[in-house]
Amino acid sequence: MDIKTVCLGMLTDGPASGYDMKKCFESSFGHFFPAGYGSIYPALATLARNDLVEFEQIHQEGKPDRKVYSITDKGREELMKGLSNPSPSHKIRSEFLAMLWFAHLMDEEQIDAVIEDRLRDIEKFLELIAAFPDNDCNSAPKGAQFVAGYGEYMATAFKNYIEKNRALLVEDAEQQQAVAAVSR
Amino acid sequence: MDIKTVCLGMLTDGPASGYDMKKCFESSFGHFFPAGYGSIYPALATLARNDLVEFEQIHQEGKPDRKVYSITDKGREELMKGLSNPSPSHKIRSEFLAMLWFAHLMDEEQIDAVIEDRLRDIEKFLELIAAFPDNDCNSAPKGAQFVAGYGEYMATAFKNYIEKNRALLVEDAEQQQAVAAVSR
DNA sequence: GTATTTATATATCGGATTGATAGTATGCCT
DNA sequence: AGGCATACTATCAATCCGATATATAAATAC
Repeated sequence: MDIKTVCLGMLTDGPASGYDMKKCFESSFGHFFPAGYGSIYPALATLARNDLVEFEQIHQEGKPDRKVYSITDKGREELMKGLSNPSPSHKIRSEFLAMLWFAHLMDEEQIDAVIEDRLRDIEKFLELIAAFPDNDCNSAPKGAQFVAGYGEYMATAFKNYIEKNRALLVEDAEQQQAVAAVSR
Repeated sequence: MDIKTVCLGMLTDGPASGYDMKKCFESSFGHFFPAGYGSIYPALATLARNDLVEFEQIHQEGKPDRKVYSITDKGREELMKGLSNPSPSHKIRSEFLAMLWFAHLMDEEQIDAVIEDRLRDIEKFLELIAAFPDNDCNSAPKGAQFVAGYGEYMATAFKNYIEKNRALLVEDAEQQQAVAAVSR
């Protein structure tokens, strides 16, 4: 289940260019499986080299050529192989949490700024999810609904956790400042 | 807030070897910021080259030498720079969710296997968190408690979401099979 | 009593991923 | 006229990841 497999999966929904796929990653996919041009274009090139996708080069006046990719039968087989892995990974890489692990080394304003920034991000994400499935990326089969539901549910939980527990961090900073003031 | 910064942060808790740090990543850190030897050793080498850490080589009978790293004053400065970024990232990369996005292409057993596997993983994680802060990695300042609390809260939420909504995916598979049976 | 696994400790390598950037053309705003 | 957004392609350096190599002792299994 690497980017190549995800690209194959996207193409089961119909032909698309690398640019289209990037937009799809941005609008929905990317929040749980990010990918930029630097991943997508090489992935498509490799897939094409192995006959898992084929493409049609469409000339456009004034704009660069579009390469519209579609999945082949061989590609469908490969996709099924990819979907048969019974323990797909689920990884978080959070500078946010890593940073707050060291909250005792930060001052109150820094902590506050970091937390407000995250809350804004979550809010933005919730708005995006609310617009789903109007996003052009995909109509919504059940799997996509399950995943979008996951996004909403977990983002809301995240927000709740932060709001309930942020005091823990800031009080600590206040205590430390109090201690520092006393020891002066 | 890359791995180098996290390593510096860890060393504020006292000197440690690369091996020690790997264990720390495994026991607690790694669940929201993973790192293996292939990241840690090069990071420590770079930090040493830039005088942000220094190390003492300790000879041991029968075992390879231990290199025990400690943070320098210059390293502390660099750490503070790292902690001053007001919008640290928070990324998920989930083959699990990517796969289930395509649940309509999978059969019921596959979906079930994938979900059971994830639930087992979550359960294992909750046990690990329950043992915190007995883990040898770190005593627990408020920041670490906040992060551990996040882990427990979110893992529980994840479990709840899956248990409440998995039917959505499997019913779908059953419906599709019914449709397939009719169209035969 | 030998075989395998686990623990301690180092380190590197190929491949994958990221984020930034480049190139090229149209159109829209001020 | 200059700058920015949109539409397309594509690549590159830096970093990161997973697997693997090397070496020895102790514990556990068969």
